[in-house]
Amino acid sequence: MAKSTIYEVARRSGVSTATVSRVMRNGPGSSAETRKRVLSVANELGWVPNNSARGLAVRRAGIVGLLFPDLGAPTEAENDAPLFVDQVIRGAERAATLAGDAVLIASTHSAVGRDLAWSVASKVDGLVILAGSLPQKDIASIARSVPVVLLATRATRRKLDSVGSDNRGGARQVTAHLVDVHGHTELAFIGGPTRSADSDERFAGYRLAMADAGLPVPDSPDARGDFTEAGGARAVNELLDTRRHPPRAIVVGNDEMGIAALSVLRGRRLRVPSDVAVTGFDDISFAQHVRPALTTVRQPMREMGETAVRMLLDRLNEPRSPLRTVTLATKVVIRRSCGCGAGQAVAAQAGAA
Amino acid sequence: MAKSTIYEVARRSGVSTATVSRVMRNGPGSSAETRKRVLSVANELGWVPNNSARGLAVRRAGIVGLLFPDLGAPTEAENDAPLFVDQVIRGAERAATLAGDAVLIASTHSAVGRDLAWSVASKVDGLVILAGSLPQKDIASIARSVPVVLLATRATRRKLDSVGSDNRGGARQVTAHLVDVHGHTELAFIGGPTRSADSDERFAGYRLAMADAGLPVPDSPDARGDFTEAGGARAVNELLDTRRHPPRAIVVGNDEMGIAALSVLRGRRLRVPSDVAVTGFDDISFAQHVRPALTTVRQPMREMGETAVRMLLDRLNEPRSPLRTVTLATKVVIRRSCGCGAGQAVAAQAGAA
DNA sequence: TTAACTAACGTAACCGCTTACTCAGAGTTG
DNA sequence: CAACTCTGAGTAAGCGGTTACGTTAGTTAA
Repeated sequence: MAKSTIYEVARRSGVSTATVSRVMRNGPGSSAETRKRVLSVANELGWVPNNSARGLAVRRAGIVGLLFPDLGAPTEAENDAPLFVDQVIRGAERAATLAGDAVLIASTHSAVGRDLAWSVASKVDGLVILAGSLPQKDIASIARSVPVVLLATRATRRKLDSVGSDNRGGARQVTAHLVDVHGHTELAFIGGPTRSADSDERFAGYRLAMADAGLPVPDSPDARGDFTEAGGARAVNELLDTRRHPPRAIVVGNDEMGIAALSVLRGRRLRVPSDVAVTGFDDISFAQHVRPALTTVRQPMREMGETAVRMLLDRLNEPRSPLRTVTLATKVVIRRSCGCGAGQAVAAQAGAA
Repeated sequence: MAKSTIYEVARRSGVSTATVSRVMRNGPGSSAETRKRVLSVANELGWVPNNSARGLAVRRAGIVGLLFPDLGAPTEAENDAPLFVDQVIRGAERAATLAGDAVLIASTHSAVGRDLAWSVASKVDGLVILAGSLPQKDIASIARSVPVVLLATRATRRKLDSVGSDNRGGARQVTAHLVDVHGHTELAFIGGPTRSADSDERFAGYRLAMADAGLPVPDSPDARGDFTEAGGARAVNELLDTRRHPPRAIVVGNDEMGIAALSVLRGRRLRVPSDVAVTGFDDISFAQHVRPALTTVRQPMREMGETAVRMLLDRLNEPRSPLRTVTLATKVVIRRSCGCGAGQAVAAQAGAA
């Protein structure tokens, strides 16, 4: 475990460090024989070139960072965290690995935010920042010292690259489905946190659909949760408690909360979908396993992560190319919770790049 | 975005680079006034010390790596990935961040394995390796050049630190529950991949419980899946197809497959738990939302991740301290799929450190 | 008053790689 | 055979921090 250096490898294989470096980088300018010798010495020594030294020399760490928000403290139900983030992480990891880079992740729990962000910024070549990780001004300040791409966040006056999905179109479509094919007129919308761009856009889609149908257009969500199951349950209860009659359909801001809604409704002896229809958003894998299976809007979470790091990598290679904002398509996936039967499954596409 | 260096900061604030360094590290030996001046210049310039340079100087990157397996290709149901890994990642991230380090993640998809591992090894101070990420010999060779702690893997002849959970005890307890309180005598076990240590241990626990009860002890699992929902569904179907009568209880190797079992059984018009009881393992968050709610064994996934990086950090600070193997306790959580009613919830503890 | 400290810096030698330049010798060419 | 062109290497100057040591001015003790 006594780390050896390139000097030792060079010495032992009777060449210069330059040659060792060339061999390791698979560069040209070394004979097959030399190459083999160096490789065998390196292997024998268990030598791995030091990335800090390399990074210093080439001015590139080969690491991209992913900043995501950590909602709440670790509770008893500590695995009650949004799967959305996990999928994004997976996608980011894949894209980075494919490009020969690595991804470093960091969640901005509580107050550590700012310092954490700087600590991460110093270790990476670029940063993708998920919605809700950092206040706008901190993002702006970080972006001054390292390339940033925003994920699921409204870009601040288009000063940064960003990727998102067609939240609005998706929400508009499920809502339209509820009123058009199931004839609902008494709907409710449960949103996410106040500062969530995703939530805002989905609500906007909901409003569009309501307007399209000539139904009353609300100014704000009927209740809000924090995108977790626990928060969703609270929101649904609140919604139900403050109304004389429950709505006939609830458009919920994401799947975790939608699934929580299913439980709450069952607890209140309300049948889904006959008494109340429910839809979610995201299409996490368990949406299809709850009963009734959850009708929802699929957003390509993993692909969003992939796209974000690809954009970041592009920007690293091409610092002054024009800013980009890509919006990935969403797709409503019909299951049972909206009232559809087994036979009448329908799928529609929304949005584009 | 034109990166500034410590030299520029030093020049602009009229001090030496040593002083700037001291200020940034919060070290002693600089007056409050100097400190303030340097800080303001740094801030104004948006300067972040380059971690590669720092890492080279202090011989420590401040980054730990986490290697995990990526099961299969991204399919249509691409979010069908084990949540276990996601929770471990979260835990690792938390522990690292708390210690001022960052965590770099990499999945060993397909053949890239070896190279990827080396590329990662060069970027981190140490590595946490999840079960199934790498063949034993590669682990051994990586471990020659960077500290490694194994997660959910049988340590190779105790040459490495490792952390796991009490799989055996947990499996033994759920199984015992099935036979003792529900009186089942015709059970079946669905395992994970052949090379999975977790699966082996859980099966061992199952066998112990069978032996305890004087029931026939099988030599191998009745079927195997790959820990995903799709794989679980296949395994359950296989199990059911090759038998005259379905077993009265199925002990499934993890929750994803257990949840799949629920779906498959429903599809075959078999009632859970009355016709067939089912139990899972892990206690992922959706286990409580499926119907019937899944009786399972909780293992502290997040804590496992945390513990692993803490052990790694400890080893980095204390390279020659004795090897450690910690086993975290598991806990059976009784819900409905085993046959228990609402009232008779019971919980038991298994294992210890 | 002066020797002994101490606080607050500055100097400059690394840390382990990469790479622009050089260079020697073998091959080509006219 | 002189003039060139390649090839396969070696030299050494960075890359941007850290830190052991040295220096200076101000304190404290005797």
